[in-house]
Amino acid sequence: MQIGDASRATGVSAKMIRHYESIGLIPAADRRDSNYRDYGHHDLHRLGFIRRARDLGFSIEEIRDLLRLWGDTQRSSADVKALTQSHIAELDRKIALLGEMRGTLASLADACDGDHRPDCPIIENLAGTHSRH
Amino acid sequence: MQIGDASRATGVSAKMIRHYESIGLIPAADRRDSNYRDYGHHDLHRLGFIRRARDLGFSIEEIRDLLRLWGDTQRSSADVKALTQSHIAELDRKIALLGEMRGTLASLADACDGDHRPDCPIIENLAGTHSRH
DNA sequence: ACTGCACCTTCCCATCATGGTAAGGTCAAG
DNA sequence: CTTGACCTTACCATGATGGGAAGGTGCAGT
Repeated sequence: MQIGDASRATGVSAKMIRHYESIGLIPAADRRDSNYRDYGHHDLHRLGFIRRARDLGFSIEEIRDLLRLWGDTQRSSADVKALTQSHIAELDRKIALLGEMRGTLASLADACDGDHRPDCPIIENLAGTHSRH
Repeated sequence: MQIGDASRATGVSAKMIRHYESIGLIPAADRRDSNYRDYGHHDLHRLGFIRRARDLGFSIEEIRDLLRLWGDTQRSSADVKALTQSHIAELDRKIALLGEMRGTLASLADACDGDHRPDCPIIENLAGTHSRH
């Protein structure tokens, strides 16, 4: 199975598959006589794991840890859970930050008439010239 | 006023001030005989505007538009409001995406015992080996 | 056999916003 | 007249991804 097929089968672009190999996230693929990379089920399974982890927002380095835990039959589920919870906390921080921005913008937009006149609390806020009323 | 002072006064790093100049977000600063950049209050005002816009999550290109609108006395508040609302919508998309990840991870983490045993629904989900039950 | 096309290879560059570092110039205070 | 804090430019790095060039491979149709 060549790289394009592996890409279609897993939803990971060929570009990224080569990249993951180059950073050691997946082992160097077998090569055919043509020098084309050759993939089997085991590789697809690993790539699928990576894609699902990416979809859940894990970083490459977190995925490196998850892959290590996946392959470690001795590991406790507590290890996986801890990594996951730290990632959840990271998502919560990002969500809170974006939510704060969103709230500020929404109230500014709400106070803005949005008509043909130039007066605009949004611009005034950014300019730092708004009164604190 | 040299760049370090402008940086401390506005909360924009000297590095970024030079960068903003290089991409044309702010005009090329005046230079002293020493070739040091020299800033006045007009510059500080503009940098403050940029920093506040960045804090609200606007991209550099959005800020470029906002600055143009700021300087345009003819513009209607509707133009500013439209740009802001499109940014709010972008934030909403990001928040929704992160929230979805968060939800999935939370339910997986919830189903994971987190004890010394290796069985772990989180890893099983990533591996694609979990039953759909 | 030849042609065309779809695929593969490596290598370099771009994104976005930001920071680091190196090598060197400027300036004020001690 | 040195020391230290500041400035200058130039280059490289991040994280995850895509784009493109230049060239090799493989298969199907004529």
